[in-house]
Amino acid sequence: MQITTKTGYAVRALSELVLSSNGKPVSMSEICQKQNLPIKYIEQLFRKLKKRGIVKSIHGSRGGYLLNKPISEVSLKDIMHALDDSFSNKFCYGTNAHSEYCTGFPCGFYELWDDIKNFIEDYLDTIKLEQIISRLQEKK
Amino acid sequence: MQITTKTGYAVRALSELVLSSNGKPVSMSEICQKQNLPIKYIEQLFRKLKKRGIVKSIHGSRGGYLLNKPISEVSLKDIMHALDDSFSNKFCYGTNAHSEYCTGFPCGFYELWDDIKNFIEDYLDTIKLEQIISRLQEKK
DNA sequence: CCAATTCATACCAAATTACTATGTTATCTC
DNA sequence: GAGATAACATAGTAATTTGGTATGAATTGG
Repeated sequence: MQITTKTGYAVRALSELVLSSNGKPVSMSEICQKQNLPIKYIEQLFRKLKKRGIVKSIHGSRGGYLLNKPISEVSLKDIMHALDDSFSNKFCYGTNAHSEYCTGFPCGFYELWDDIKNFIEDYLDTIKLEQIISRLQEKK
Repeated sequence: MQITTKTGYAVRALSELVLSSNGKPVSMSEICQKQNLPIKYIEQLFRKLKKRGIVKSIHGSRGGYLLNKPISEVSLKDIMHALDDSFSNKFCYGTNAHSEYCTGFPCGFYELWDDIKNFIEDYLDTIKLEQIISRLQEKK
């Protein structure tokens, strides 16, 4: 659930992709050069984004990446979830944590953490790539 | 910003403290025994909570800890902040991150991360120990 | 065929996390 | 005032995560 360097990198790279592409695929090297990002690392991230359908790719020379959805339909939650499979489960320390809470108290903690998780996830889902890019363009 | 085992431990220990205390100090060993928590670790956490004024302590025999504020005035944000000094700064990867965002784009990312951080922090600040304990008692 | 590009895997150093170990200091009780 | 009880302090440590790098294979356009 944390917003790490990884998330930041992905958002920057995706934004660059959107802004550099005119319907044509944009190569990793172009994205990473413009954004000064570690290419081999971003490649890994984009493979995950592809698996989740956020991005599609074209092989070979003149190939590269394309966004696979409208920018209004890609949220920060989508991106974070794509980058980290256990995104949701991980938020509140571990998957088998439920039983842990139940020592000493009647079990009320699990639901608390779950409510918090859901609240924050819902919020992150409202933040779309569209808005992120608008912000950047306002700055020009 | 992540809710880790550490946060969970602290919340459980604080809840136990509140419920076990009747104006009298509760010792670490009692708290940790009832909650099955690693005492030396929780001691460290409570020292931090004390520094932030969430808890106060009484030395010596018959000593222990007491909550230093009404349960309606201790929030999850307070606790997390006490446990981790760089709580806020850490949320969006690093303190000197600002300059990083500005390669390739006019700088719009910093404000985005900052808005998100503030939103989530404000939310965590609405969750008070009072509500957490009410939840537990409903479960009885 | 060749160059450009994505795809895949394995490794790695540094940081973080969740502890444990080993004490020291302060205070109450007797 | 001696001894027990508790908080306080610091250093070390194993496991995990993070943010990469290294190396190379697979795919496609010209």
